Amino acid sequence: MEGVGELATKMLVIVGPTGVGKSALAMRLAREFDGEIIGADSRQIYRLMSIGTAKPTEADRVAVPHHLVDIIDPNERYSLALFLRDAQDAIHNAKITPIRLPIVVGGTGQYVWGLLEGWQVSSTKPNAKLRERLELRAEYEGVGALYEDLRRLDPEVAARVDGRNPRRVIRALEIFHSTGDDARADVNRVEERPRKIPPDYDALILGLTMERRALYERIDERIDAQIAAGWLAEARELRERGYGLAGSKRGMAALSGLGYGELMRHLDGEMPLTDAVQRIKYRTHRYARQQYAWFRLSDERIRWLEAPLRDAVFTRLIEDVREWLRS
RNA sequence: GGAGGGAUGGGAGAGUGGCUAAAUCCACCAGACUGUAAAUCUGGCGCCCGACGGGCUACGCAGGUUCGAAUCCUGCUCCCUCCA
Repeated sequence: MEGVGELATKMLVIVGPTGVGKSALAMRLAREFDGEIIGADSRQIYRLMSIGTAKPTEADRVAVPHHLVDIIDPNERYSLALFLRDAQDAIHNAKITPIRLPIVVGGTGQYVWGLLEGWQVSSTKPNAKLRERLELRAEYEGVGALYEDLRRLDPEVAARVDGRNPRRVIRALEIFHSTGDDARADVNRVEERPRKIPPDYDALILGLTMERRALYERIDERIDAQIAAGWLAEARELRERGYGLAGSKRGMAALSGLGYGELMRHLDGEMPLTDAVQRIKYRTHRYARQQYAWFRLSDERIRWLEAPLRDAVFTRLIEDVREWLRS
C-alpha cells in the first residue's frame, strides 16, 4: 500500500456549485503550492465566451498556468472523451520538467468523476449527420419510435438506456450503427468494456459549499455583475462573428450554455433584458442544484468546506495540504 | 356618476355544475447521467394519516340554489377598461 502511494500522481481537485468561489480558491492554492490549474468546465473551453462563463482573469492566467480554457471556437464540438484525453495530458505534463501540482477545478461533474474514476468511454465518435437525422425523427415520431428501433436492434443495450431521453437513445443508436449490423462483435458496446479503470491518481478533493439561499443570492449578484461587465456586448460580438442562434433551432453546443441564448434572444427583440436576466438567474439556480447531484455533501471522498472561506480555515487547509503532499 | 371586465394554488395562467387538490408553464425540492453534460431526461410539489387507500381544508368575502359549485344566483370588498 505504501508503494502505490509513492507512485500515484498527487493532485488537488476543487469541486462545488457554480459561483461558490472555486476559481479563487484554486488561485490561492496554486500560488501556495506552485500549481497549475486544469479546468474541468465544459463552457470555459470556448474562446470569445469569457464574461458569461466567468473565466479566470487575464491576470490570473498570467500568474498561474491554466489548461483547458479557451481551447476551441464556439462552433466546434467537445465532449467527455476529449476532456479525458486533454486533462490526462495536462496532468501528465504538469509532472514533468518544472514539476507542478495539478489542480483540477471545475463544476462539470461528469468531467470530474470521469477523470478521477477513470471512466472508459466508447470510442465511437459523434456522428453529426446521424444525430441530426435521428433528432428530427424523434421530433416527428417521438422518442418512442427511436427506442423501438433500438430495442429491435440491440435489446441488451436498450434495456439499460433511458428510453425517454432522446439524447441517450440516439447515442446508443449511433454506437450501434457505427459498427454495422453485427453488434455482437462491437467492442464499443457499452457493456462489453470495463466501465471504469481507476487511474493512478492520489487526489485530494476539496468541495466548496454554501447554504442554498445564500448561494442563490450570490449567483444573482454575480450575474448582475457579469451584465454590468459587458456580457451583453460579448453576446452581440459573438453573434456578429457568426456564432449566433440562426439556423438550427437550438444552435451550436456553445450557445446551449447559460445566458448567451437568452441574451441573443433579447438582442433579437424577443424579450426585455430584465426578463432575459431573470431567466438566466433561474436557470443558474437549477444548474447549481444539478451540480449537487454530482457533488454530494454526503460523498466521503470530498472534503467539504463552508464557502466564504474563513482565514483560519484556509490556514488550516494549507497546513493539511502541505502534510498530505509530504505523505 | 354611468357601462363593462376581472378576482383561481409561491408567481403567470387554464378551467365555467360532478371525470378537479384543480391543465400548462415558471419557481422550488429530489433523482438519473460513460464522446452534445451550463446539455438531456425523470419524479415530487395544500395539510394530515400505518400513506398503491383514506381524512381535512381549498379557487376574494358572506350567504343562497342544487343530490353535488372554482363553475349558477344575491350582497359585499378590491382591481382594471371605457363613457361622464
